[in-house]
Amino acid sequence: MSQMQQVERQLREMILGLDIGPGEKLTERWIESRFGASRTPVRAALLRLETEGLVSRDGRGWTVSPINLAEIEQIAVYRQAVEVAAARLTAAFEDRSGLDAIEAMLDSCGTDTPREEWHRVGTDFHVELARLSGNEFLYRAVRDAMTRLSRARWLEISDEAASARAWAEHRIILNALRKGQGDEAADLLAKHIGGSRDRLVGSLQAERRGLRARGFAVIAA
Amino acid sequence: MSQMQQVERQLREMILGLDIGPGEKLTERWIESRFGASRTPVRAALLRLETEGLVSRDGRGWTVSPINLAEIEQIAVYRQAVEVAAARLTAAFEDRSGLDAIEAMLDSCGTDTPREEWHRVGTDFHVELARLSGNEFLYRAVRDAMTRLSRARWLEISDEAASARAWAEHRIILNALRKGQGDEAADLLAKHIGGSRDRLVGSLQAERRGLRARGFAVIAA
DNA sequence: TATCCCCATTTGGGATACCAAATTGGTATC
DNA sequence: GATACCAATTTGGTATCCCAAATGGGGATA
Repeated sequence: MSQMQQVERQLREMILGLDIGPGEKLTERWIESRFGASRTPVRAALLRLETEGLVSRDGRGWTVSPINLAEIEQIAVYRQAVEVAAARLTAAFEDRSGLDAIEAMLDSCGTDTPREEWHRVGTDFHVELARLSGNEFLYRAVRDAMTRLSRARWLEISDEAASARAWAEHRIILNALRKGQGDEAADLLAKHIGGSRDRLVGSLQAERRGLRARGFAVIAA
Repeated sequence: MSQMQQVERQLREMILGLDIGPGEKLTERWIESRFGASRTPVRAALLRLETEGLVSRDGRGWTVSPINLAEIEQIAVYRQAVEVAAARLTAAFEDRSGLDAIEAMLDSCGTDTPREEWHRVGTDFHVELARLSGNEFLYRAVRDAMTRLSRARWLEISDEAASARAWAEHRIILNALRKGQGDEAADLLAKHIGGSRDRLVGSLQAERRGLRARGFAVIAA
């Protein structure tokens, strides 16, 4: 694997894992020394991460993208459009056996599953559902949207009851898709995404002071 | 403006203007000498054009992305999802005066307007409509989709009657939006996009031999 | 003490040098 | 004439160097 891809992957992991806080300044030279690569692959990695929305230009320099509540709300609307479209496509297929793998993914999460795994599966549920549609653009749209939401979701205050309800919704959506009930699944999915957005934005607004104290830039909606 | 941006813009124009044919190989050194820049800005430009889907990696090298009929069909589905969502948002606004600028754009095209201008306005109608939604993600999705379709639309055999009908549809969609009839506009827009896709794919399939003879790579659906 | 100014340092943008891998073109062989 | 093989060239990947602009810190001044 080329160094550019290594730098890109490691830097993405550091950003998504909040090892580098939202809003922090980045210098090409720091990344260079941190990962032992020269500036050429570093710059390539930054350019690609910029298109993912994980880093942004700050005048002449680079910044880890702040968490932006207005952006989170816009992403929810975007997700409703693309995820619902993907679900309708999937529901209309004759062979919907691909849903089994997604159900199995949900099954793999138990009470002793680490939080990191729940986070991953909670993301992959939506991404894999979009992939099932067979439409590369809808799939990429959902994958990119979930990537952008990743850090915010990581910071969300866990509410056992709400999480359990959201998890149950995943099952219900899958069941509707299984039966080919596109309209029903679309409606459930849109509501599910809306609820997810409300909890996320609400949680971040409540934590905002604490997050800023930790050095995390959070832009109000 | 930085050289990287200049190279990116000029190269994009050459690709979109079919000065470099779909499927053609690109070498960093050729671009370097062609635009009088060094490899650093050239590589940056290629990385960004790759995320736009205009150039692709071909093993170790670079290729101007071929025209892909399957991709065009997938983009149409994607567009239906995001453009319809954007239109619904716009229709629900109290102040829909932004539609006037789009109507004016349509008005600016007359019988003596050059084809290039028709092409641009035909694209901007959809892009600006999405921008009116106020949702940055829907807007970018439509803009990127239209960029990817640009070359194919340029190669479409012009059918006066069909074009006139499509143009009339633009007006009808605007009128529905003006009246705040979201459902009506959504339905019209989805059909409009579908029709556009059918004419486009049909035209390219019919021309496929000729295009290949011109050195344009066209991948069948 | 607050403010302005100047210079040393740092930074990203660009140019160039070097390398390993891949491509290419020709040639010898069958 | 087809094919296998080898050397020369080309190519993308990387490292490094230079530069102008930006940054920032310290001292002079009011």
